[in-house]
Amino acid sequence: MAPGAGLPAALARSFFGRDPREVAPDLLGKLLVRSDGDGPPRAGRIVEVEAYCGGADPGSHAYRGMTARNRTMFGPAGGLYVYFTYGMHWCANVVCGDEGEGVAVLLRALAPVAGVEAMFAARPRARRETDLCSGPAKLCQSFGLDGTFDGADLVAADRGVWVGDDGTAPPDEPFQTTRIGLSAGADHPWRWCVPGDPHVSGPARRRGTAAST
DNA sequence: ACCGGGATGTTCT
DNA sequence: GAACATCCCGGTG
Repeated sequence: MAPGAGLPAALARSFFGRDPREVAPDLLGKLLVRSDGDGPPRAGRIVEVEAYCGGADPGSHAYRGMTARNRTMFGPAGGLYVYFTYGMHWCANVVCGDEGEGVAVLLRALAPVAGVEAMFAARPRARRETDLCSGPAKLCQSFGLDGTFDGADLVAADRGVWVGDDGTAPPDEPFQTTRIGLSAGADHPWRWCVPGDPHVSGPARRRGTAAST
């Protein structure tokens, strides 16, 4: 991993004022990085994302307006919105758009790139590398992301977390489907994957591999 | 490989 | 009291 890395300025700008449906596919191929100064940094390449479109999107936490839980979504772009769900799991989003809009991109799956040992240590149940970050709650567990990271600033990397760019371009033709696990707003095709990547979360991977092989 | 159900507790109605 | 942007395990084919 590049020493002294932080969120590249151009990448940071790409979050501000921009629709999550544009930001989401552009995030494919970028790196999520966490450096806690206490061991080797962890990094993973983003291979699956979903866009959540604020007050106009019944599938979004922001649909019914701001609450104590989702206030980070309504903050400035470049924030990390981390929420708790199903009594057990954390999920992480990159806030984009304009302040007050409540739009964000959910990180659903990563291909581990660095710090794999730390990820296995954080997920004792994982047997294979594809078990580490193939789901929104799995990747948070592998990276040690929980509620203390909600509201972290990805631009300043104030909590040691940022999004990096190593020059890998997003796929020319990302695999696009409807979002997973929703009861409302499930009809919108606002989920994007790297076609055929084995780290994409379960049901999606099946469709992805079928389409690419 | 695929499917079904239980875990677990915060958040919002 | 119901829903929940999920995951894991044990069943069956």
